[in-house]
Amino acid sequence: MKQSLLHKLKDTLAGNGLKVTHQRLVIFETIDGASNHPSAEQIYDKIRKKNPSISLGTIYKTLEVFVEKGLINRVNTPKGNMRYDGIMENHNHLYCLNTNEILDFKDEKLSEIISDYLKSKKINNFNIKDIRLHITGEKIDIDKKVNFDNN
Amino acid sequence: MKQSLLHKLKDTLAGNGLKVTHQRLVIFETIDGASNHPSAEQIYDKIRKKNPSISLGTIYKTLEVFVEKGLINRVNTPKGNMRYDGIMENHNHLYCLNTNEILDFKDEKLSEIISDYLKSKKINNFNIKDIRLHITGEKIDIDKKVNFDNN
DNA sequence: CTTGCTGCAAAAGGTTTGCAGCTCC
DNA sequence: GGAGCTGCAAACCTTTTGCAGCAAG
Repeated sequence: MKQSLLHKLKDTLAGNGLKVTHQRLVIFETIDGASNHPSAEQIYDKIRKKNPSISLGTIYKTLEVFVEKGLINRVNTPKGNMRYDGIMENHNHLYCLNTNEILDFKDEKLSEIISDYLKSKKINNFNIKDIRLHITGEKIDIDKKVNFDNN
Repeated sequence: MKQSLLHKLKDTLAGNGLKVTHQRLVIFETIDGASNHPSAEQIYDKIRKKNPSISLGTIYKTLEVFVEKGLINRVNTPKGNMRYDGIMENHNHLYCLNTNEILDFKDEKLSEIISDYLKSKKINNFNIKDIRLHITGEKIDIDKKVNFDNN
């Protein structure tokens, strides 16, 4: 984990009267080091290997705190469960219906086009907090051609 | 319910070797007549008033069939639960974080801008099935000024 | 009549909650 | 030392599943 991020985490916690615990450090590290937008359970499984006594409840509570304080993002999926994303820069996601992977789709220009368009439209009676493009489909793996049951 | 929609429902069911049951008619009618993107539970509650013996399991199974056959859309929400939408034309949603309402945001031009942009970008290794803009925020009610606990 | 559907009830995920004991500051 | 956090287990909520009896074609 980059030193600057560690500082941000500690500062944010301290600034909110929250304690810097081992569990919080490890959970943050795990999300930051993951490129796969892990679920709470996946974070739990990964951490448990080195830290067998951590509990799933703590993972959930900690994720809640991190989301609330703007340290990570919660991502909802077509399957209905939640995933977590350490990248805070504005970006969108590709949802693979076959593998359940969430792939990052960073495109500042597109984000800008959409937000400019919405601004120009001046949606009445609605205070926009977040704009997110959900692109669902299927990842095409060039190397291995995979066959699925429902084809 | 419009006659054409009723026909579409019956034809789709019959065409797939599925039976046209009272429950299916009522569930379809309920979604079609709803402007609020109901959850399974909400559909259940509404139908139960006139149809006390219907079961929630049937609602879920029926919704699954309808979604599979392209008669309705399933919509996932920031809260994680699923909602159902009878409008099949391409459109986007505004998610109100205060009231949990889902408001329709129909804007063909925007949908076109986004899909054209993505086409021009030619995303490799991903076969796009659906593009959906999720706009989250807060509905502003002009008439009544509401105070929330967390202000 | 036969296949598929319904209602019921149980089970399965995923997430939240309550609380006693422990940790950080 | 005291507020806040953790681990545990139970509870919760939404959705799925299995099955015996029932209804549609």
